Amino acid sequence: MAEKTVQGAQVVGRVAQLLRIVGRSPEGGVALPAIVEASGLTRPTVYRLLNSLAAEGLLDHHAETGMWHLGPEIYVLGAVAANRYAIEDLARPSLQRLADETGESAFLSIRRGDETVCLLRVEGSFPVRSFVLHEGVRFPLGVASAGLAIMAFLPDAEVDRLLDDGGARAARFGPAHTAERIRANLEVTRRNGYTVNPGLILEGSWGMGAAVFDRQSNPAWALSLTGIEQRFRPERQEFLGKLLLEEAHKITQQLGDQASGR
Amino acid sequence: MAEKTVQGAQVVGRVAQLLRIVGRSPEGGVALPAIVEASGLTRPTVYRLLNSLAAEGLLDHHAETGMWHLGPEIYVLGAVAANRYAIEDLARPSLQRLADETGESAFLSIRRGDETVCLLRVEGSFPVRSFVLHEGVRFPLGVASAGLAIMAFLPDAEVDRLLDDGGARAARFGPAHTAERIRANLEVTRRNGYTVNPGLILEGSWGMGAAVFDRQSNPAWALSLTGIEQRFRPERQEFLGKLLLEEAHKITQQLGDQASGR
DNA sequence: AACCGCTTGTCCACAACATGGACAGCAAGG
DNA sequence: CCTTGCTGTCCATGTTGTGGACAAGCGGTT
Repeated sequence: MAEKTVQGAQVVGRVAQLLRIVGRSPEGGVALPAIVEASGLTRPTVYRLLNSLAAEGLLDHHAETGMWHLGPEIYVLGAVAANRYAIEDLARPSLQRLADETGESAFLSIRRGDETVCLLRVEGSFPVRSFVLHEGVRFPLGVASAGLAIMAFLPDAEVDRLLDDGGARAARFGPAHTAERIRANLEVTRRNGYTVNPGLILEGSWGMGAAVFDRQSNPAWALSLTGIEQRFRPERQEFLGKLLLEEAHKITQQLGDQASGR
Repeated sequence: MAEKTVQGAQVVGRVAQLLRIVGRSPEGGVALPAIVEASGLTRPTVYRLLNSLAAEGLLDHHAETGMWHLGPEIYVLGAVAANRYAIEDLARPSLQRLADETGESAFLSIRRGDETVCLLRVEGSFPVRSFVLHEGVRFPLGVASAGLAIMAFLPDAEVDRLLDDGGARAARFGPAHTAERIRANLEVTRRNGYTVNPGLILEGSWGMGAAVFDRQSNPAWALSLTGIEQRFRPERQEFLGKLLLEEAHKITQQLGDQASGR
């Protein structure tokens, strides 16, 4: 989080931070005070920056509700950038199949630095759903099934670096997120190929995930399923894990097949 | 271009400008000097800002070539924003049909302030192609068939405002872009429904376009076709125009059908 | 080799610019 | 009526961004 920003560019860091905060907010948008709180900046500063960003079209300010959203310019730039980073088209059919066959909600997350960001969601048919995860939500690697699935296939040195945060992660996401318990989970994940999150973030809200690998065989994305504990009993985990791995492999393969140009 | 930036936010404007410049560059990326030139800022400033943006993941700097690209963070944010602005999924099939049936290249552009931005491109089968237009390219409204098609269905006051510089903004893209000639084109466009750009930007490079309307009946997007003059003879224009209008109507309709929530 | 033109990367004195404390105005709730 | 929490704005302050200037690298031309 505390990047050593390039010298002479404080604002750029702040702007990026604000964009991320607004981006990870749920569909209804975020209000100013929440952004102030999340950013740790003073209110006038946030106010001014948000308005400038809105003037550039990077953010949108709903006049009635006062809520802030990502703006059209971000959408436009992102659409252009997507030509270089396209994976969603490949992943969406997999998510649909996962949701259809399991009844749970299925997600695609992408690794972004030391975090995962949820990109796509397909709701399952099962009537009880968790709303911990949705498009734009970020978790540090090691938290939530997507981040665990990815982390399990990172080099040891990387894992060590990520876990060595002096307990900040555990403090934010619950006492279950100690370095030791995460390591144990990664161990099991490496053996099975898929990971299980037994309600670590929110009690009763379970998840499973499997990593998708880029052309250099780095775990860059993850598929995951979420639902309530009762739907993730041990006897069903094997079935769900197999499905996740199948779909993850499919995507990994398709990514490899693509001509490496563009 | 010269927006009255919100007070106390010079950098935000600069940052947004840099993102746009990098975003509209072709696939190979842009080099620093070109960005300096395009932005009108001094080199150290651009250098510093670009590096900060890259540190935040908003830009990407290819180490070998030195080229700048839109970064993963933009992609991620854009993917999240796309939930609010989705049109590409609706438009892609139309573009495909247009390209298949005509052999020309088909494009989707979106209105963004006083410009259009090209979002999607589907190459046609015809072996001679123009590369004036590609994803990320921006033209002022009134230039290129997409911008003309959109402008033709804007309120008169809006049109006046856009042209009250005598077409100076448009004239950057060729001497044919005077206010009078643009008005004449808009006139014809309103009658036909579709617009024809008879090589105004680049001699011999023709285009045709039709507007797509949002739920408030504003022309917010445009479909367009481009190709060489010989493929846009009067007798073929009617055929191409009819196809464009059909597909544009299809998309407009689908947009209207969508539940207005999310 | 010496020179040129063009590039990237870095420094630092200067002052322009972003900053944030403070205040006004408004709406909702007790 | 007072309190709480919000949005929007001002402006003195000094932190922060700025850009002129210089160093160094690279490839081509004479």
